[in-house]
Amino acid sequence: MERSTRQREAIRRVFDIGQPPLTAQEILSLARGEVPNLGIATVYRAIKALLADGTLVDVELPGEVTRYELANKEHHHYFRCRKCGRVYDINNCRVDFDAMTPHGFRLESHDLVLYGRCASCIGAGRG
Amino acid sequence: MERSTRQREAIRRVFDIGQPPLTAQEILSLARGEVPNLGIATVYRAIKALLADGTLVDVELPGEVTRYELANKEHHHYFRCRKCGRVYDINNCRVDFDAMTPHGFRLESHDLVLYGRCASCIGAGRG
DNA sequence: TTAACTGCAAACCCTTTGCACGGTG
DNA sequence: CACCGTGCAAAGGGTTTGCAGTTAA
Repeated sequence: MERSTRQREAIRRVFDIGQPPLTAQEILSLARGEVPNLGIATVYRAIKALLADGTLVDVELPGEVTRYELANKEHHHYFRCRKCGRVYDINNCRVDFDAMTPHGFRLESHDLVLYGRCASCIGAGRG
Repeated sequence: MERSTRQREAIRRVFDIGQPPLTAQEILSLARGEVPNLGIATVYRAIKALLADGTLVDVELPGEVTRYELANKEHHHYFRCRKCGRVYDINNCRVDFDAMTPHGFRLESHDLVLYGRCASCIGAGRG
């Protein structure tokens, strides 16, 4: 991120309003509010730069396209609603994953995704 | 899987020798031992059929292409070695994920991947 | 001014699909 | 001998890259 451009600032600002993890397409749609003819290639290039400088981290949910979120969050996991597809952050990770690690293996990190129905989809009625 | 063909049998047999989760390309390479000019499309079609009839399940590790393994295993998770890239099954899942689920949400399932170094990569020396 | 940035379009990788030929039951 | 299954190649979806025009510094 050397130069400051309208495009990059718009993309960066997308994350300033407490967004859940976003796909490149979602970032594009949101940033087009400020820069209407923004191109997807520019989004990907900006994402790459923001990943490299540590501003963003990628969120890879099994079987889905990569999402991105601000890196300055606590260690956390995700809950994906099977109905609406939204992804929520789960902040309490109080699990002893070391107990699951085979003897002789060294555990360094873990990824966890919970699946089910979110409160709004349950509240909205059957489904 | 209606008809039994050389291709389908070769693909099915790939999994009979205790394979770790395999990518479509790996399945192709292995099955070509029996059917040299096997096409990748046939592999994908066979995988789809084997997923549909419950023989295989897909294994989606964050940021990687889909892998496939036999479905007749217990509920389990994966340990991916950051050095050699191999994926191991983790069979003891005794975690109370419900405790991590937000109020009002309904937990249906979960995916867990542990990352680190496997025993052979630790034993092999520095790294 | 001028080198980095942008948007478009083409290229890529993985997966799926259309089609005519081949093989199973 | 009907069809399903196969291989090839083209099409799709997401991401990356080449290029000429644009713009920040």
